[in-house]
Amino acid sequence: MPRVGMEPIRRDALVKATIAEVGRKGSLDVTVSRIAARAGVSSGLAHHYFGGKQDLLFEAMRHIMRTYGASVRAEIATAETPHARLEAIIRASFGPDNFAPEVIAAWLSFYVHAQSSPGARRLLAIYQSRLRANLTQTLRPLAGGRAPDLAETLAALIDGLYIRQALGGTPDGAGAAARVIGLLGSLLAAT
Amino acid sequence: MPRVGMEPIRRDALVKATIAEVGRKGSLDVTVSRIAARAGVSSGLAHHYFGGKQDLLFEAMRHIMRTYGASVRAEIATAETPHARLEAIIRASFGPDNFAPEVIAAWLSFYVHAQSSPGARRLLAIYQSRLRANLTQTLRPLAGGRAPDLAETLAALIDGLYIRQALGGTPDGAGAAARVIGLLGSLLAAT
Amino acid sequence: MPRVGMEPIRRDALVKATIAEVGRKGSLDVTVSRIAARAGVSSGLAHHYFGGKQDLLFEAMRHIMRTYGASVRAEIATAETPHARLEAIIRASFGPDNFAPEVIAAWLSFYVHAQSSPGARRLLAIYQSRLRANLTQTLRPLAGGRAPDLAETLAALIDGLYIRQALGGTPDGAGAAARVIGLLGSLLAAT
Amino acid sequence: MPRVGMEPIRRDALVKATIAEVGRKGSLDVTVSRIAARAGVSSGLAHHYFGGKQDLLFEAMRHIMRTYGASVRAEIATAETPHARLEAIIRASFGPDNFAPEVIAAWLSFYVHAQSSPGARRLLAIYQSRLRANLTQTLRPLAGGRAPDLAETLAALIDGLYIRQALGGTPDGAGAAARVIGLLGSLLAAT
DNA sequence: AATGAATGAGGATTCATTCAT
DNA sequence: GATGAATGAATCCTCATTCAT
Repeated sequence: MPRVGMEPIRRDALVKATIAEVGRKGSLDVTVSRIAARAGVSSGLAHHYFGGKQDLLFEAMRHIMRTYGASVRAEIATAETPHARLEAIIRASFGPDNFAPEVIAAWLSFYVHAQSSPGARRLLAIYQSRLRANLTQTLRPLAGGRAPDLAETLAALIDGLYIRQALGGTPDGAGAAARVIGLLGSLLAAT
Repeated sequence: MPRVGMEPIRRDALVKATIAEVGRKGSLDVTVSRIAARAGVSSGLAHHYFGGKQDLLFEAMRHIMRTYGASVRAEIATAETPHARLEAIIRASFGPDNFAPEVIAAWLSFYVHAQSSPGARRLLAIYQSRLRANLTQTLRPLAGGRAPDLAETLAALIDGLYIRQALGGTPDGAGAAARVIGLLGSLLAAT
Repeated sequence: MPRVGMEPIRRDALVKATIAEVGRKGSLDVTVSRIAARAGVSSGLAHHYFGGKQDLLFEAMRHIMRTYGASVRAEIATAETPHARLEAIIRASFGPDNFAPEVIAAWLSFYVHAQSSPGARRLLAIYQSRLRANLTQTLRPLAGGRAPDLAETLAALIDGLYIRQALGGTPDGAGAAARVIGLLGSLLAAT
Repeated sequence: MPRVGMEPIRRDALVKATIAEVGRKGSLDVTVSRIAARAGVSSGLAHHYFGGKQDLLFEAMRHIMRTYGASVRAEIATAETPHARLEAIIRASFGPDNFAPEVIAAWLSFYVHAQSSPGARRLLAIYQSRLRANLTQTLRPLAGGRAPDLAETLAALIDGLYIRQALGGTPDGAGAAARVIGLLGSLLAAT
């Protein structure tokens, strides 16, 4: 039943269906047909709008990262001190939008996929460097020259907690955030 | 030209070829034929010895973990104080056998695969709980009741550094180990 | 923006776009969408006007043959002797309208298509018998009973030159015409 | 039912099935499955041995041309005078192996395909230049400087008769050969 | 009149797996 | 023990065609 102006709606539905399907399966080994069915359209339409499976996966990955970026910006907006800003970034990383089981599973799948896909790798590199820059800049007033080093440690810990939650059943975002924030305290306390 | 007693040799060659191929591709999307070719045998033989692709992948994963376990035991053997034991575990995690690019890539691939394969998940769970127990036990004399918590943080950081190295080009095992050891110092210093 | 009386314009544009696209590709493996795009309309419209791809191809084939027929009639109109009429037919066959690379390629594609499409085959048969009748009738005063035979040879040579030009890069209509006219001379000279 | 040493048998069967199928359909629009079925194997095997549909088609084309070349050489072997050699070439062109309806239809399909496939075009160019060289060289003692020109005319007529037979129902090889030989006579007779 | 959204059938291709030798 | 011939299921992708607007 064709109606005009459906493109953005379909694209969005397909991207979300992709994340859901990849997240549920925990792997990129999902068929376009399945994704399309979940989005309520035919497989042909997915190709029509995205060109191919790779492009669809790529857009899904981008969507996850955009969502993450938006979460960070939203949390940061209300923070006034550097320390509050750091906590905001951390909390955003483990907030419900980003730390849902399906999203984590999809994120991890894309992460691995980046090993073999230059496009995905580039996308991931952008996200990583933004996060690092964000952390470093915010740490500067608190840690001076140690800022880059601490940022790297924090980023690695965040990634590590993600991956561990991916396998660990029900994710505990609050606990994970608390752990990173606790570590941050220890690191800043150490001269 | 079949010879007697070839089984263990073939199995070993196939497992190593699997790790190499998965590592090189950065994905489990490798064909049995390719693996077999790399091992210098026919694809039929791979099935003959392992039953199927899944089993071959499973054995490869197990091989990685066994190798890791052996590294830890070897490093620990020479350590005499708790602190030295901790450092030994950490150093083993980032030693050349385990922190080679191919091995990291394969490890990460299996890690994700565990999301969708119960068998792989079980295997990974065993390794994870052993590592955690190892760390906790060793931390106990140094950190008392905080030991389990610190162990979890260390384990997460180790995983995080692994995953980050998987995407980051040439891995720096010594640097990664130093970072974890540094963090350990900070954590123990903080009351 | 639909306007009245657009039908003949659209039809003509679509037929010409079909010839152009088929000629450019050198094959009937062209999509309706591409043809429609070249004609500046939607693919739906092509179906609206022609019913389907087959019909569109059929009309394009017919267009080529009509154009050829018109060229022959135009050239013949100015000829006064039988010999001049023969040369006119030949020259028309290799004139710029019919011997352009795109048209040759399209013509050849349709020629082959006639092997599997009864409709196209019928169309081609009509064109062939007309050409043969035309040649035979004109040859009669010059060659008497040998006329049908000579006509067949001339027709075959013309087709052969077409097919050879289809593969040979830049077509040389004048050269091809000269070759046929030369052959005609030799044939008429031989008792 | 796998047996060893089947490769050449399968390859040959597949190539012949391709020609038969393309010839029957009069178009390259044939499915690999159909070809494979006609050859008595699965579609997968066709890919296994040829890599893909294009390669299979290419080999079929090559087979037709090799067969043609062999026919020419066989006929020529028994000819002793230049004129006999020319007739041999012509007769070979319309002999039963090459002038069977299926083969003609396949040949024509490949001819058109060469318009869009560089590989096929190259193959065809080789065959064409060999034929031309063969004709020219043989014509030299009979026609001197006119040899290249006559060769081109003969080649074009041969191609033209092929294409006309492709559409004309039951092919008449003897008649076609007689026509070309007759033309040859007229051409040589004309000063 | 015209669009473009949407479908779904069809086909090439890949690859794990089986099995006769 | 070892091979590689052979299969067929699975999946991506294309595209003619339909239809609501």
